[in-house]
Amino acid sequence: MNNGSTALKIMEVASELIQTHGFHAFSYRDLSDRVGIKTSSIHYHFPTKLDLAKAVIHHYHQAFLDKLDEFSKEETAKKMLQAYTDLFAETFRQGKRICLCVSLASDLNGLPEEIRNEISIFVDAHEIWLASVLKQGIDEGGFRKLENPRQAARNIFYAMEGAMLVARASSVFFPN
Amino acid sequence: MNNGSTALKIMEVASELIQTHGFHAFSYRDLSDRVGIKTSSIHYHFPTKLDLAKAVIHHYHQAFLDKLDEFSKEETAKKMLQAYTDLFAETFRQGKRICLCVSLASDLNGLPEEIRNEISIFVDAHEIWLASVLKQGIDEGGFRKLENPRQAARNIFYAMEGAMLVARASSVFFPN
DNA sequence: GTCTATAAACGGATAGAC
DNA sequence: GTCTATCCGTTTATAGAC
Repeated sequence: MNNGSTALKIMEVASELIQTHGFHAFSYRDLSDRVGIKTSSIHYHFPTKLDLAKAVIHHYHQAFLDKLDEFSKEETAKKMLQAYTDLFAETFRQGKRICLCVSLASDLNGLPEEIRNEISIFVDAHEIWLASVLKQGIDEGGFRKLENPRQAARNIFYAMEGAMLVARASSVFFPN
Repeated sequence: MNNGSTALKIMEVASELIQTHGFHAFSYRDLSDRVGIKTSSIHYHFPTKLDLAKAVIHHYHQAFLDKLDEFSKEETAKKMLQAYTDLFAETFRQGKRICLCVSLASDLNGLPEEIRNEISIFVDAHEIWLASVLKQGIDEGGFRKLENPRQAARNIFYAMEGAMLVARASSVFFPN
């Protein structure tokens, strides 16, 4: 396992496949086809599928934190929230990709504790950031006062994640 | 494929496994272990895994509609909504089971069109029922007037589905 | 680092006896 | 309706040449 460009490409493709099909629904062969190297070469970079999963979670968790830092540079909490929701919308537009952590959450019961903990931290990071943005917005006066900003943050997060899954399935949004 | 009690037991176990682990994460062998008959006997009832999936969706879609009818007998819209959300909470308490249709929605891209349509109808049924309850609640005066009850119904549904997935992953709800 | 070749286990599925 | 036995493609993973 290393951080060279081949390893990076494998992680990118793996993330896409997890987000569109789920962890249990893609194989090293699928990766091989898309990355353009043999499955054995992928094993060189990521000995087991769980090693790959760990690397993907870690990499995209970091990238996500960087994005949140970027969003935090917006002038108002309202714009920060808009940037956050835009990210979800943009991601979903790419072949109905859902949030990596939620895709993994749906497969959580079949994953080892080690991975579960990483996903848990990833999920919590969303809520913590959202709660801080809500608090800032209330202070700024852009948002109305909330009894429980932390719970409101959770509700926004639930709705974002649920919306993507439902949008994928509902004929209302994607009629044939 | 028939509707005898063995077929029913297989469907129950299959539904549980789909809800807890996902469609791609369980095998006929898993069913065999839990139901107590050989995999070949399961194939007698459901020739292919997709036949099984179709039967499970159909069965639980019907059972769900029956539940909604039951909920609709409550005196007020508020109580109907409470009964609905209680059902989700109760389901989740059973080994972190999530809604069948959302579990399948997360695996949707790897399923054939035939199944996707069934899931889509299942998902839409939630929203339609919720919207009608909201409208009734507004008429009764129990709910405050909403600009767009249909959209509000969707938002409730998104939050319910998202909450279960997030709850499964978040350390806030299930600390180790 | 990537390849060929291959092992070993697992997956869905079928044939045929009882 | 259930069983044993088996087929065959796929999957994860390894050994060893280049």
